[in-house]
Amino acid sequence: MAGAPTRQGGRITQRDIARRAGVSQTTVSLVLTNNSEAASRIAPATRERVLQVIRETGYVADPLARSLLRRRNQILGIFTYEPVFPAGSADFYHPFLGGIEACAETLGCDLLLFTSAPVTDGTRRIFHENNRLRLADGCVLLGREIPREELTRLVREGHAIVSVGRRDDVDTDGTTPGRVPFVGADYAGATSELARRAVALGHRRIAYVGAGSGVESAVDRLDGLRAVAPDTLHERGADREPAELLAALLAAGVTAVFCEQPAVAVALSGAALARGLRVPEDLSLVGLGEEDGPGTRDLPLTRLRIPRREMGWQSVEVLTEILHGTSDNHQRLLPCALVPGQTLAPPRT
Amino acid sequence: MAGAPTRQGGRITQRDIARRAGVSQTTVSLVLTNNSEAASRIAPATRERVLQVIRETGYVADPLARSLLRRRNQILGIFTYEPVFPAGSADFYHPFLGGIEACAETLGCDLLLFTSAPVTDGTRRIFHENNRLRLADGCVLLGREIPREELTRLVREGHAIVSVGRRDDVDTDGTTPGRVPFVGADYAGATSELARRAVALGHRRIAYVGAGSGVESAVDRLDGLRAVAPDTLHERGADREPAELLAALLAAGVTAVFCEQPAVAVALSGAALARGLRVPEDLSLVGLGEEDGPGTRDLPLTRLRIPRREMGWQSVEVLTEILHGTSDNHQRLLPCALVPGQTLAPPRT
DNA sequence: ACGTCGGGGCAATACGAATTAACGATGGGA
DNA sequence: TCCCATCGTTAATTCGTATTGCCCCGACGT
Repeated sequence: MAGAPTRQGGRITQRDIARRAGVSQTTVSLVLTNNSEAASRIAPATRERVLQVIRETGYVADPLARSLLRRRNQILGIFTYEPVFPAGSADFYHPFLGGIEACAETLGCDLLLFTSAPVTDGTRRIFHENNRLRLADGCVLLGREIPREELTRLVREGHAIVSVGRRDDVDTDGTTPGRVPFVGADYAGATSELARRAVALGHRRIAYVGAGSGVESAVDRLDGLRAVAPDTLHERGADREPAELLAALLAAGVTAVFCEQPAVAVALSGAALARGLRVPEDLSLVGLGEEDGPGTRDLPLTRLRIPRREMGWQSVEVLTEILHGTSDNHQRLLPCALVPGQTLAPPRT
Repeated sequence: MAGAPTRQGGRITQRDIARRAGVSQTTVSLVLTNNSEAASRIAPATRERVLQVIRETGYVADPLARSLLRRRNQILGIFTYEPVFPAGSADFYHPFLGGIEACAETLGCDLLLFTSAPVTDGTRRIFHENNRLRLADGCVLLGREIPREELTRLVREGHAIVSVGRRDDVDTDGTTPGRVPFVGADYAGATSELARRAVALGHRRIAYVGAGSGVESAVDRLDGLRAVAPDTLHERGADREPAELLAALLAAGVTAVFCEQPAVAVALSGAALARGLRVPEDLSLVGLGEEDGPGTRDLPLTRLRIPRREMGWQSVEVLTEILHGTSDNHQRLLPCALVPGQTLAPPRT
């Protein structure tokens, strides 16, 4: 009974160890925190006796009690405004998470997914009664769109956060702009580069299909395109019949279409084929995203590649910078790689 | 200054709220824990005053301190013996995680990924000094192979765990077998069913290619096949030249090959084609796994489908059963669906 | 007028580990 | 012999919240 290593109901504590070893709880704690100072103050015999009991019982310190005392929890939170692991095959988040995980591992941090956040009005919300944000030292925010008021509150209350994806400044106290820490993809730069190539190939009438507004990433793409081709035609793409959309584009004399979503490019490609047009001979298509949808694998789309894994990794880096107070610029924009593909070619003269 | 909602360095506590509202910390706590009993003890006016301060400051209770007092943390752990988010495109874990996440969400639990566990000798280990297992109420174990000694210790120490994938009993105290809670796929049953179909089609000489030993899932598959076709030929498949392996199989008169890994089936298919044989007319191929590799998407392989998402979901269910003490059978085996495919046909007569 | 009852609030304590201050015992030097 | 330093250990306190028990005060009954 005395040496039984099993523990039935109640968790085993340092007091239990102390009782068994015939010392005080403090001594047990001192043995565990193997400091050079503390270590010297414990007699080797006592130390060994305590360690023996610890080994027998398999005791490990309760991280909760420890965290309550220290400042840091060694936990990084991940908050997503959509399910982290979507049921659909198309998995956009995965590379981000892979990078986050890899970096967290080097730091010795655990990752906490805030799945407890309730869904209100269709989206998860961080702030609710008894939100568990404080379980983590800092938090990585993932999601195409982050509700403005949540982001504002996060920044204003001084939480250690970093957004994956660029975010506009938020309004905190009405005077100084609230800069949101982020690691984003340089959509604007990449889109500009693609536009320059299109122009170099001879395209004079370029269209942008997609929202082009609202979310920062959409705004950046359209801005990047317009910086090179100011007279870009802007068409919304969602919920439109591909054939009808294509007709509108052709009627406007468009020779190259920049699609916010690759899926739209695929749809346009299909519509073009149905109309007897060939891609890219008769129409060039460019994809400005990396979300895969049905058919995106079959079309060798000229597109940009988002450094998702790298973004995840660096977001954790920025988070640690914030936590440690090192550096003062918590905004990073990473370059996108360009996938040449085969859908961007000189226009038919 | 009095109503400033900002908090600079120190976290805001109930004592701060109490001070502002001119009440005691106890009162604040009572207001927050909105019990019918506690509520009656607070005058409506006081209650409203406290709530007002809470609203102004944006205070939320520290989940850590709360968890220290209560038994439950509302956190479920996920431990994987490989990276949770592998860099490769083939993502085997994803559906499991999706199921786990979905179920955890219904429970209002957060998910903790034990990325802090250090890698020793090539694999992560749960048990190390200052392991953080106790951060979670229970833990889901994910991974093809779980080190025997870790599993044994987990069961012996009575941790609330559940393995995704069937696990053999472990030896705890030498007398009663230590049953490992799990939610597994019924590899044996599914393989038997596939074998019955092969036999019904006329196959008399069937081969099993793969380890067939070691990991439970491999053992189960071979067992399932042998239950129907006792004289199954067993060949190891890893690290063998497909052409050489194929030759050995054909020399033995094999007409149907059950492959532990779909990738091996793809390789064999290629080797058969190179030899002028057709699949399935000259050789039937069956895949016994769902791991995708290069080429697996192109071959319409007859295979089994592992209910991964469902396994993830149910593993969390089992975990809650363990935590709440309901039910006494913590082992579930879920049926696998069969993907008909086009690589299993009657043998050439 | 005095005892009682109950509503309303607070002090005290616990949770588990870390840290500081302090205590007793021993030994050495003057 | 006395004092002080050193060593080994312990009591007390801290983190932030929840809970138990108790106290105070006003109202009511006799």
